[in-house]
Amino acid sequence: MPKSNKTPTINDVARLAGVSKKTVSRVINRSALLSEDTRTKVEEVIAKLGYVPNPQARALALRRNFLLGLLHDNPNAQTVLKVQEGVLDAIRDTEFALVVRPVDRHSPTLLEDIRRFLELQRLYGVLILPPISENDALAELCLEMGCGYVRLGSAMLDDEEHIVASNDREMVQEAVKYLIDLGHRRIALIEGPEGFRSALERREGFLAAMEAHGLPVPPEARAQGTYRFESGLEAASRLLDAPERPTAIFASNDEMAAGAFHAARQRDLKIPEDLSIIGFDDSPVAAHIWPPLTTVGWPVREMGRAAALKLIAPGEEAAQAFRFPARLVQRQSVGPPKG
Amino acid sequence: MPKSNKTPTINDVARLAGVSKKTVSRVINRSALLSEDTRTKVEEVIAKLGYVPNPQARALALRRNFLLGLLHDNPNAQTVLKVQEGVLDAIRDTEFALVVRPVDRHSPTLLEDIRRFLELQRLYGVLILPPISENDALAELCLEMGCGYVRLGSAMLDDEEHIVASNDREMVQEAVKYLIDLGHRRIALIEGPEGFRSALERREGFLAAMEAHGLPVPPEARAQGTYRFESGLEAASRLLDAPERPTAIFASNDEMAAGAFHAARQRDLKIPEDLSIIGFDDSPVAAHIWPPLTTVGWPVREMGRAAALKLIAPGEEAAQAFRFPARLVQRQSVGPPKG
DNA sequence: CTGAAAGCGCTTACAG
DNA sequence: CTGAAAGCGCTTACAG
Repeated sequence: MPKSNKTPTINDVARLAGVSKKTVSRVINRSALLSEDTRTKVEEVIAKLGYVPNPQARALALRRNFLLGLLHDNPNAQTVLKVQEGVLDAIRDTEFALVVRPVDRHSPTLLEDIRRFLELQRLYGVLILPPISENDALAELCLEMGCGYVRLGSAMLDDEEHIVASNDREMVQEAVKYLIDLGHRRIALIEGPEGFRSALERREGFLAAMEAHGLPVPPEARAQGTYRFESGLEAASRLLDAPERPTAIFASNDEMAAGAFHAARQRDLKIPEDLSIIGFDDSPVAAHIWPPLTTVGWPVREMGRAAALKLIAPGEEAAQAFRFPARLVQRQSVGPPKG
Repeated sequence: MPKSNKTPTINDVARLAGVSKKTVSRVINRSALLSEDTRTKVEEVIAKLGYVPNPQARALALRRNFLLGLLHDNPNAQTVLKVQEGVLDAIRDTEFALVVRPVDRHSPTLLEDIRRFLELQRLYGVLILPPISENDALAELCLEMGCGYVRLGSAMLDDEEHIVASNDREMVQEAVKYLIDLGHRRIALIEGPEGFRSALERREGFLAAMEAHGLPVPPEARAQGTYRFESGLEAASRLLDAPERPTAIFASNDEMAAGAFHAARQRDLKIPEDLSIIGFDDSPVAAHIWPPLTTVGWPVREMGRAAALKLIAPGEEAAQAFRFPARLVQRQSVGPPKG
């Protein structure tokens, strides 16, 4: 009998099953070289005892922890949290746990810090959120450290096994086409910050739609923001004070769209009568501002789940997915132009 | 010489310092029984080698991991993320890492799930966010499992070493007094959901302020919500359609306040001219709706940091703090009543 | 297909 | 104040 007051160990299982520890270890690790009989026998004992391998011991022996890491530079609280939920969906009822690691992408010691972190924690793998997912040096660091990684991004930044991507460019193109189909001609763009791949993808989607319909995009119809609310307010202010006021604005994220709402309000412009606005992200603020914002939503939670599966169960079918289409969420901030 | 291509272990340190492993272990663990000479000598070797104790090995030997857990039932994405940042502030440059564990407080297997989680991961300690921080059975489970815990809450739910609390009741009382001082008399309350301690605290603060000024709170001046946006919209709709319309509303959180904004808008009520609104949380939506919402903000990040310190460095001064005052953030959703 | 021995890198009584 | 031995619960070559 195993000592009854303690959680059972591999030794208890081995003794009761009449095999060696090594054999038990083989069934835990699903080794192929095992007779069906032995496997069944051991599995029965495992079930009877309620044995669960100790992750700390495995970590020490394997020099690898059963921890998934989430590396991010807080693009947006809702996004980070939804990814966390997705990862949890994937690791539920496994021995894996999720470790979070916010970082500062402007820190000069970013890579060193992460290297130390990976070295110390010996993570099984990491998920990297945008915008730091666009940092190729970081991906290489993971490779070098023998740490699995999957990047979340707005485009195919890496091989299929290392990326889970939305189709920002395509969706923005579609969203802008929707405005054009409603009759809008003077459509302005609030871009995201330089150096963000998502900002580039969304801008290119915007420009492609305009070009496809032969619509000009003069410099005064473009303004750059930082993805923050205030920058959206400023950018929209400039756009709306131009001599030829746009009848619609595409803002590269919801926060900036919310800022654009304020700019419109300050000028007594009614949304959508005087000005249509489309955002991107489908964050909670989109539904909570007035009028509710039409926006592009991407399946953040599903992407988090798929990314985690790529790391822990690369064989499974769900882990093969790498493309996750966004979709247009129609609410009430868009209408046909006046007149 | 230690093998130069590997990270140094305790053996390398012991050999170079000319002491036993045990002695090195003593300086790592800051044992008191050590001669100054020995300690200095060992510390020098540690510094020279850049030695860092392997957390996996320590975890196995100590039967305790160097992981802090964050248990939450997503009260609000921003809050969860700010707490995470606070915890990171506390564990930066330590061997600790942060593991997150979203749970479903309505799950019938909640406690069992958490028990298995604690058993498996052998966490050093957990931080528990509201509302599940109000679950006494959960706190007891932690105690029983030998897992440290600290609760975040809106009131003193536990001993000083196990709680980090804001002063919701007091602050709401102050916020309502502010409305009264401006001349409001008919002030309505949108309560949070039953069973939430924060909802109770905020309600009591509201009622105390009204009572202190001899103002009645008829049933039609109170409505209950769920802390979600939609419930705020519904609750405010009822309040605003009452025969004696209130001139001000205190909503027990910002999301419901945002819902109240929509209700006002639907009735062509101008904020703050026709209706003043105060929320609670100072979440991002507060600054992004129009007009910007006056609200009560609490120091979430600081509380997260303090809670983590209580777990990992209970001796330190910063770890002694347990009361964290909220404050009124004045923006533009409040004004004197008309006429 | 299975096992005995050694090892992962620490800490814990127990001596002295 | 310091050390030798055993142990935490697994896995890894190496045999057979």
